[in-house]
Amino acid sequence: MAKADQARAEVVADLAKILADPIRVQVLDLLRSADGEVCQCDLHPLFSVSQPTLSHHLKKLTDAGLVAVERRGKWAYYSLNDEALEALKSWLS
Amino acid sequence: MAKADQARAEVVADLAKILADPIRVQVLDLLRSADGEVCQCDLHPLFSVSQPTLSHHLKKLTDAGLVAVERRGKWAYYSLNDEALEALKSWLS
DNA sequence: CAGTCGCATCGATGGCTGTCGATACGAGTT
DNA sequence: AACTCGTATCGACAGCCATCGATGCGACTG
Repeated sequence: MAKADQARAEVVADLAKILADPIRVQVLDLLRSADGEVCQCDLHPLFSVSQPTLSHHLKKLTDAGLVAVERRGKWAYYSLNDEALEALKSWLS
Repeated sequence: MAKADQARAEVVADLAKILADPIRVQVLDLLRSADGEVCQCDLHPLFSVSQPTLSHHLKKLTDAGLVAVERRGKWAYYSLNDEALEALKSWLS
């Protein structure tokens, strides 16, 4: 097994780890259908978790580069970054 | 958010959970390139984990339906089941 | 039938992670 | 300046999970 394959497997596994929570998958779903920026305050009422928990998930998504965040005033607007999932997509093919 | 979307998100998350370990991803890689049955005894030397650990990962993969196992004599032969990843593939598109 | 080989299971353990309440922080508002 | 609002961070906790050595089990071998 080549080193490159191991490295690629780690990248795939790391991406999968981000998707390994239904809340994060649903957040991505919502951002995808919103097709633009969504405020965390709009996201929160859609889930039955506390605000810190949702914030925690959003941080994981942004740290992984799956979503981008822009803070304006008191609000934080999240948007999708499609490219970040390319490695997983190509591995699946 | 519709109930169906939540259910789909859970399915995607569960699949991602299986892929959230580099060893399991590499096993799938190997089975894919082998294009047929592979004995666990051939798999084991390729990884730097103990035999019980590899057995544990293979069980997870079979329980999730990603691979099939056929035991003949003392040996266990594993093969890929492509269809099992369809839900994840379609979600990514 | 005793021994060996491949694999599965068990019990234990350490680390990671999702969750929460409490709290801090920055930006508007009054 | 005091207050409110949206969000982030902290500390704690419980549950899950990857890992291991030891051991059990079934199938072949001598």
